Amino acid sequence: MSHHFFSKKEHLVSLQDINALFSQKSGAINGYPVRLIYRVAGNNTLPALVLISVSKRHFKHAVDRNRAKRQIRESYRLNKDIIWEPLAAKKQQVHIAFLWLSDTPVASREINLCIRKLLSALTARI
RNA sequence: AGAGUCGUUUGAUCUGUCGCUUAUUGGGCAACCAAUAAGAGGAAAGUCCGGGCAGCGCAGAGCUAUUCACUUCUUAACGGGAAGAUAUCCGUGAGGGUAUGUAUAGUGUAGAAGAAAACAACCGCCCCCAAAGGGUAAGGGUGAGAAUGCGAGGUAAGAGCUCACAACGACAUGUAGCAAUAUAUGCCGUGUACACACUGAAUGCUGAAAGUUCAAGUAUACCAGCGUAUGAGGGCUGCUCGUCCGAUAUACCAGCGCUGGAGGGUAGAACGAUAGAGUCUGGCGGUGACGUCAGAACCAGAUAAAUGACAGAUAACCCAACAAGGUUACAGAACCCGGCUUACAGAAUGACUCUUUUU
RNA sequence: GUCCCUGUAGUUCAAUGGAUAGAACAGCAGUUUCCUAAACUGCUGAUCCGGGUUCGAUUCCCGGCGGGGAUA
Repeated sequence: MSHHFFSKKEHLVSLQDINALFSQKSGAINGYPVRLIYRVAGNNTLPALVLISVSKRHFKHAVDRNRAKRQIRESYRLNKDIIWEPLAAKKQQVHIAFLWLSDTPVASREINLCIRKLLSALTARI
């Protein structure tokens, strides 16, 4: 059975959780064009909650921001097995934020590589 | 054929793999799963106007303030739109831009220059023996603007002082037009700009983060007043009458109801929120904006925010041609409508204009 | 999303619709010094963009672009 879903339940929505994630205790892994911030949140059946952010500083137009968000979402969706299987084994939940860093549009292939690198680095740390 | 002007329409297509949101149906205690259907724009943008909708306020009348201002029409409404009027500027032209209420009244202001910016006299001219004083807007130079222009008469010199011909404006009458206005005649008048003034019309304030409901929560702490059916208070949006709603327990404890003051806590969910001044097709009326009648379909509804990602093929364009390669605009709903403004690769199409060539 | 404010030299600020847009610092040149600094003298340099009103616009009006703020 395929795990390549990314439904609304896996979105990080709660304001409290987001504030906690962006506090100083969270870990960060740098990459380009995307940066990853994570926090181990405790035991839960869902292995990960994800937030994607592309700020107005990098892209002025909403069209470009939407495209960047969609590219990140797709590559996470296709590569999330990297992180799900070890976490499901431990029964831990991780909160993740992807932050866009580039000022220019980037091809999906490069984003895919970057996300894969970030996720495997994250599994190594946990 | 080329170059343009004013409109109108459109805004690449197809296939595969993996997904997202909503609705319906089926299964499941539930989480969820499966199937089917639908899923960004002409500007969704800017937030510049106008409405719907919501809360609060509100008798009437008056005062003040703001906005608008040629005419007629259009509309739910508008500072928008349509068709016209006058003036002016740009363009060979088709056309395009801008302005416009009233008042010959009154008040105020107008740097520098200039004698003077409106109760005016510097030079000049004239009266005068001269001075003093007076008359004078023909001529000079300044300026955006200098007493409407020009000719004749007239005069000491001059002056609408008088007359003819013109320019502009107000009024009266006739004609055309719904009207702005045009035109003819008569009569009266004459510096420029802005502001105040006057007239007419419109306008309560705040915006969906409005507002309503529910859950959760140690606790609505504390203070004051009123009330518990002989009823505090509230609704029916001025008041009165009328009518409706309206409070637990009661031996004690305790979180009884309403009003005012003064605090505390939570950061959740649902409604609002998508059937509409709507869309499409056709007929009729109108120069047109638009109106009206008939028929058809239901056509995004998310919530840190879905409507996608990747691969391939086709089409159009660019590099003189083919191939390779590149490009395929502007741009992403957030309560909903009507406009305006701004951005926009290309394609189609209607009417018209100019230039050249041919017949 | 909604509602406000704002834009002047390289920088920080002035200027009631009126003559060549002013001041400080900065920059450049010169004087001074053996050289530098300081000081003195002179010069360069700007009204965000496009229209309109006006005789005349940094100022008033309209549209655009940019910057900042408030609101749970």
